[in-house]
Amino acid sequence: MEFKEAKNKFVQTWGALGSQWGINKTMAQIHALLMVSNEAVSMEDIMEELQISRGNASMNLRALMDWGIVYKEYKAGERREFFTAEKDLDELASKISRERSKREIKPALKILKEVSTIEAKDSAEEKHFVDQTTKLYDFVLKADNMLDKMTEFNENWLGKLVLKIMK
Amino acid sequence: MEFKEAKNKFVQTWGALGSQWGINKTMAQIHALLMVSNEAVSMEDIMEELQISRGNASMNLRALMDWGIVYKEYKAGERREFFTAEKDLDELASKISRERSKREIKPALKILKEVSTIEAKDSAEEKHFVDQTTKLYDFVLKADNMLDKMTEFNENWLGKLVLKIMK
DNA sequence: TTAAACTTTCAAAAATAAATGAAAGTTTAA
DNA sequence: TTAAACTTTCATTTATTTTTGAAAGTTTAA
Repeated sequence: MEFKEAKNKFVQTWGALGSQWGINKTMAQIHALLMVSNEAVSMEDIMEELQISRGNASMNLRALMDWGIVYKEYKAGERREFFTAEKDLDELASKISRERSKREIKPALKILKEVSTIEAKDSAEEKHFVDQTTKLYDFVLKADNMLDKMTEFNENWLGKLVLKIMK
Repeated sequence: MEFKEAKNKFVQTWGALGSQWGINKTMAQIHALLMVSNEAVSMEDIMEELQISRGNASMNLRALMDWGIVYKEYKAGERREFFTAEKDLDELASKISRERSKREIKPALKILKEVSTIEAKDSAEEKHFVDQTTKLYDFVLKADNMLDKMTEFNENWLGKLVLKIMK
């Protein structure tokens, strides 16, 4: 396999993976492209390489910057803007999980809290509902915390220990 | 908030959360409904409660069973089939992560392996590509293993210890 | 200033994903 | 058997999401 083919395959795969996880395909593809580029890329080049429109490129770059995983870069003497991706994978994972937590998990937890604290009269049905949603609240909270803290441990002794034992 | 309202809110929220994570809304809603039901539910009742068609109910129940998180149940003297959800949350998480790993992560890893092992000539560009995709491969592999092993630790001493320290 | 070079916005179009429902298939009781 | 009771399938329709592209907006060099 030659370089160009490999690069394309990577971008396509990353895009497909993204859309299976609720991230739009183009956004994931742009991110993939920037990840494997050794230097900042202009919007024009992104459009060209992914065969997408200006508007699409612009909106998804904006979204990636909102997620904090793509940065604008200015080159001396250049009018255009260039873009780079966060390339440190621990940092990337940390930012993604922080954003998803903020945007999706936290609001869901709020609702779970609400519905799990209704007054559960006496029917078995209602009791089960309260019981199950309470468990779910605790579980999601725990999972969210773990994800949140996970990256802090990535390169340190405890993380390594845990990984070792987990093997 | 009264029971019915709370139940509905829960089902809607779970559905929305699902679709943000690449699981179709109805599938997530059916799962939510079964999760908080203290007894097995017939297809008829699911259709009624979620206001969906027979075909939709059938296909999504099938998908949920393929994921191994919903079971068919037969009641003595009843012709119809009834459905229940996996209610043990650790088990649920374990099954979901196993399935996603099998369906999405593993194939992606295969591609990552492929593209990261091209011969990297001498250009900085190609070297960077190989370097970055190799790192990504290692990272995804590690993350996949962690998820895989995580649930094994959920209720045991080490898991608790790690969680405690993580706080 | 101003006009060229560039980016963003957003209504409309296109693409994709999900849902419907009727026909086909299956199971079971009689 | 067979017919009633139920489930599954899948071509078509509907809904949702994404993309386009032209107009509006912004920035900067002269």
